[in-house]
Formats: sequence, structure tokens, C-alpha cells
Amino acid sequence: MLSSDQGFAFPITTDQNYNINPFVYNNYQPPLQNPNQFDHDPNNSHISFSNSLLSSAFDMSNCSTSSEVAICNNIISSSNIEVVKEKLIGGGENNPETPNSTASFSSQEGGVEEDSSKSKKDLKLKACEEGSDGRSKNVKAKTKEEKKQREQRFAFMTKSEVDNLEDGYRWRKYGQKAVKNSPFPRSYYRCTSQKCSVKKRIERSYQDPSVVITTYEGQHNHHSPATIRGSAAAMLAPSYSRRHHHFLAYYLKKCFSLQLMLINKTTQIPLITHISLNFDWMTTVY
DNA sequence: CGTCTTTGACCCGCGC
DNA sequence: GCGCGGGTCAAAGACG
Ligand SMILES: [Zn+2]
Repeated sequence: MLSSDQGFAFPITTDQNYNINPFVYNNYQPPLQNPNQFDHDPNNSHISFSNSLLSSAFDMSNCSTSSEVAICNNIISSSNIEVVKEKLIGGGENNPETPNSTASFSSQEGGVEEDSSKSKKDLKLKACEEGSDGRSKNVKAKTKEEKKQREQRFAFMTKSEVDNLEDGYRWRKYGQKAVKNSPFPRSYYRCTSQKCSVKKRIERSYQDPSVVITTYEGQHNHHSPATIRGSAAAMLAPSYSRRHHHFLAYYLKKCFSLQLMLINKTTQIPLITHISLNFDWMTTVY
């Protein structure tokens, strides 16, 4: 009974230029359009979320579980990290114009599940049960019809020199493979928590070596381990964000349900993600 | 000695 | 069937 099964996911479609184009489905409404809510602050060298974003991020009072927020502009900008660009986008994976939400799950072969954004009512929890037993790999991979991954996934790009970005959890690397058409390998990590099957993979962008693409799959069924030695306030401090920017980006995005498009500055190829709202982590912050 | 990384083997779905 | 590519396993190492 993993509680982590409530979101479904999607499709990571691939094309020749990008190999990540994930949509994460969670029963939420279409995003609000508040382009001005988050302004890039050039004066803040560490992290460029506006104060309004940060304050609301850590003040749940005005955040219901169904709210969604759109982020425009750069999210993070610092000397060594930068979410390249985000814009409110529309549904179609191929057509960023129309603002709408999860409708575009698109394409997926696996997509039995999804009734798109509106009919969220019938979440089919059964979807991803297989994960329970991590060990016995053999044939038990039944769940036939459901076959492969149903785990919620999302990815985002960060500009960073280091591959190993801090995100508050402990990971065990279980594989590394060469990426086609890329000089950089992709690393596979699994959460070290016993019953948690969350995975992530990290790779450097095909052509822009300064960009790291991190893809998370699944939801943690536990709190962040070290929940970082510190308080929320500490986490927001510049010195903290400098070291854990990735962590912050991860949670801030998790915090709000977002639909955003990341555009690689050099290639202009969008990366579209839809991220779910989740405040679970906050209980561990204090 | 526990924990995490390395790395080739293996598995599996898919297209030819 | 075969090969390829993505994903995972697990034995052996590295490390503290
Ligand atoms: Zn976990």
C-alpha cells in the first residue's frame, strides 16, 4: 500500500533532441495564469524567486491542494545553477500555445489511465501496484495490462557544474549507461529508504554540457532523511540555497502544481513538465 | 564493517 | 530471430 501511487504518469516521450518530455498527472485543475507572480530578481545572485513566491511557498494558508501556479521567467539564477527558462504553456506537447493543463498527456502507450484533467475522480489506484516488492524481480512483474512504469515522473533542467545535485534525499546509484548521441552518461539512482521506490536519473544535456537534466520518478513515502540539518528559514538563506539550490527548485516545484516549459537557451527546445502539488515534505522541515 | 559506487551482464520491448 | 537501446541487477571495489 504505497501511498505513492496516487499520481500517474506519464509519458516520457522522446524525440531526437530531447529525451525528456514528461507529463505528470495529478488530479488538479488547469493552472492559473499569474505571469507576474514570480519575477526574476536580478539583484539576488543566489536564487531568483521573488519574495512572494517564497513566502507563499512556505505559507500554506493560501495554498490549497488544488491550487496551481504558473511560473514565468527564470526560476533560479546563480553563478552555478540556473533553470534555463520557464513559461506558462499549454497542453499539447507539440503546441505550447494553448494554456490548458494536463490534457496532453499525450501520447502514451501506457496511457490507459488517463482521463485527462477533468475526470480525476476516478483515480485508478490500482495502476501501479507492482512496485511494492522491489526484490523479487522475476516474472512476477505481472500486472500485465499495466506493464511498465506508471510512476509519476517529472524532470527539470538545471545549469550546474556538478552532476550530483543535492535534493534532500539519499540515493544509491544502481546503474549508468551511455546515452545515445551524447558523450555524457546517464546515471540511475534509487532512493535508499527501504520501502521507497523512488528513482531518479541524471544526465547532462546532449549538447549543452552545462545543463543537467534530472528526472524523478515516483513519490517518496517517507520524509526527507536528513531533512537537512536546518529549519525552513535556514533553507531559504542564501548560503543554503547556494548549496542546495537543486533541492529548493525541486521542492518549490513540488510545492506548487506547475505546468511549465523549460527552454534550453541554445537549442530553444522546450521541455514541458507538469508538476504536482505536495506539501508532505513541509512536515519535516521544522 | 556498513554504505555507496563501479561496471559488465542481463532483461525486455521493439523494429527490422 | 537478431540486434539495439534503455533500464536493472549484483558482484566486486572503494571509502570512511
Ligand atoms: Zn524515498
